[in-house]
Amino acid sequence: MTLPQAGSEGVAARVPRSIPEASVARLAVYLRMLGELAEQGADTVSSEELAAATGVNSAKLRKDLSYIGSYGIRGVGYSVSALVHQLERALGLNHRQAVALIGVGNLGHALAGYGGFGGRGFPVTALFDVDPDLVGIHINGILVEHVRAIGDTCRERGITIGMIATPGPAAQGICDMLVEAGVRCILNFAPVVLQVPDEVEVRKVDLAVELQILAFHVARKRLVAESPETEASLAVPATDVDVVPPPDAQTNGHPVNSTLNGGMR
Amino acid sequence: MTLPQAGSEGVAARVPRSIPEASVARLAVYLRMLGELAEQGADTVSSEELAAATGVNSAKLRKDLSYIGSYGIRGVGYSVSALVHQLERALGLNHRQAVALIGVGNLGHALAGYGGFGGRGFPVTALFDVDPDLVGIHINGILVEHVRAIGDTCRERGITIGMIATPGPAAQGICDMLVEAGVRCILNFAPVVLQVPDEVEVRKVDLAVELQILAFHVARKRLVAESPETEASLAVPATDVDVVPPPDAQTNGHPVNSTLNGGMR
DNA sequence: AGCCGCTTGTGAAGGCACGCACAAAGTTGC
DNA sequence: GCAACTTTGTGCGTGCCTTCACAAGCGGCT
Ligand SMILES: NC(=O)c1ccc[n+]([C@@H]2O[C@H](COP(=O)([O-])OP(=O)(O)OC[C@H]3O[C@@H](n4cnc5c(N)ncnc54)[C@H](O)[C@@H]3O)[C@@H](O)[C@H]2O)c1
Ligand SMILES: NC(=O)c1ccc[n+]([C@@H]2O[C@H](COP(=O)([O-])OP(=O)(O)OC[C@H]3O[C@@H](n4cnc5c(N)ncnc54)[C@H](O)[C@@H]3O)[C@@H](O)[C@H]2O)c1
Repeated sequence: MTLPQAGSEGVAARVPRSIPEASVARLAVYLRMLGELAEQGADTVSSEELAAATGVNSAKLRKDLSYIGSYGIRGVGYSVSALVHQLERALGLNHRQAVALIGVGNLGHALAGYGGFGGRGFPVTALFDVDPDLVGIHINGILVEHVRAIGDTCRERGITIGMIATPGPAAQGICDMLVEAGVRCILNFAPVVLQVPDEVEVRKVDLAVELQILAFHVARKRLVAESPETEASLAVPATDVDVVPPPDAQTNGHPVNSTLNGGMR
Repeated sequence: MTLPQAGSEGVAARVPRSIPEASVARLAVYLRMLGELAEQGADTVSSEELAAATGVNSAKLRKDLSYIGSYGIRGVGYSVSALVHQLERALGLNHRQAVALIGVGNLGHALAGYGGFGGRGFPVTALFDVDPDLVGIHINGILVEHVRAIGDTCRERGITIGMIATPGPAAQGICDMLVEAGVRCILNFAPVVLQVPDEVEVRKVDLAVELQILAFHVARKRLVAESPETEASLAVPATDVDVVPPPDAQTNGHPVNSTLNGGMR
């Protein structure tokens, strides 16, 4: 719509065009499913089939795919192998992305030992920690180095992605070192909000937040289940400015134990 | 404005009113930050401060908070303790949510041993696996049971959330068992799309997808860096309706080797 | 007591994303 | 070679989310 921005033939035919972030995430899912289908010997898939397998609307899937070009065959579907190839190109998987992992504790060990990354084009090629017991050991054949080596090692090995699995308080410092070393993409597992320059992309994996979103749904389901009729009153806009009447909560001091888990860490 | 559309609008006094999902996720982040602020002895915060600390727009933050009620004081800000209390109420954290974890492998071990969940109101109270070497051991004081006990144990302990950390192929089966046992919220770490009834909420943590999104940005940055100006032309709606002219793509058969890493795991 | 400055809460507007529905384009069968 | 069928690619309406901008409300200062 807004910007068709004709595919400039001059520059390579790649034309990444701006793909909506939401679509990028789904494209990655399609790609994985296509890999499985290829293993099962599938030659072609229709948008309907692929959509069902990945749990999305088929129109949305087609629109997603349309962002990377027109590689389907009307009346038939998509060639699995061709689509895999195009998706890899569009997602930037034709260049290997070397990954560094900082913080080799409980979570870091699991991540370092996980074969699913390297197998998909994201080899973990550098490990860092500060614990003297960890520095020097090998995990999955990779040496754990001291964090002070981050700058040199990342530059040497052309690290493009950093994964931070240190305790929260250490994360910002590590982040700064990575940025300093030229790393422009960071995946953060620590429960803190990282401050970075504009050109650096940060994604956060926050499991506690995931659980809280689920908990919210549990609570909602419970309320809906308890109160028989929850509709109708919706249409009453005016009358009530009645704010929440919870008698207890008065502006500040609240009665019950303030720290249900208030000062958790 | 058009039609109310039976949106499940809350009513009860507690007024959970339907909070946008995106806001729920941020509310959880605000809550954590507020916990830290409380530790540091902060009494009140302004939306501007909290927004800066959590990396969001302050107007968005205020709107998010407005979904749970009006607990701010104009000219001053928000009482930290009161806001914490209200957020916990709104997010359903006044009820403890017992969590079950299925699959105690590399990742599962890290999750089971993580104190950050229990400390936030999500105690992991049940562990399951099929590996005979694991069934029977204790992790963090929790017994690992065989998956065949999922139904009984979940019902007994009032499990409301299930976390799946098994290999992909086993995930759907485990999911079915959880649903059967009455679990209505699932956090899935396996790289598969789970099929569940409508009333069950599934969230997926997919690290490979996270990396691919980052890789996409790496690729985009690279292209932008290489070609002098790829933006700007944005404002050229010019040749509107012209269909996509990607010259190369010939409708079907594509030349190159289809399987760059097509059949990866 | 009254004014002033600060901060909240929200109306309104813009943008993005979703999903329907359909024309275009290709295949298969006769 | 033509008709019927299948499936893609996308224009378009709808609703959600974000962001701006400002009136209203509150505390502090004089
Ligand atoms: N374990 C989980 O399941 C889990 C779940 C969600 C979030 N997290 C988060 O992931 C992070 C890591 O969790 P964990 O359970 O592995 O913790 P952990 O304590 O087991 O591991 C942390 C590791 O980081 C290292 N470290 C500490 N300071 C460092 C520094 N300045 N530079 C480099 N390394 C440093 C430590 O030596 C240790 O090896 C934490 O922020 C945690 O909140 C973990
Ligand atoms: N380790 C990581 O860092 C990581 C990262 C991203 C995704 N994942 C995904 O998380 C899942 C677990 O990864 P992992 O590295 O812990 O694997 P793992 O092989 O170390 O652990 C899997 C565990 O599940 C158990 N299991 C197997 N089948 C089971 C069944 N039917 N019921 C119950 N338990 C069963 C196994 O006994 C094992 O203990 C995988 O789906 C993996 O793709 C892991």
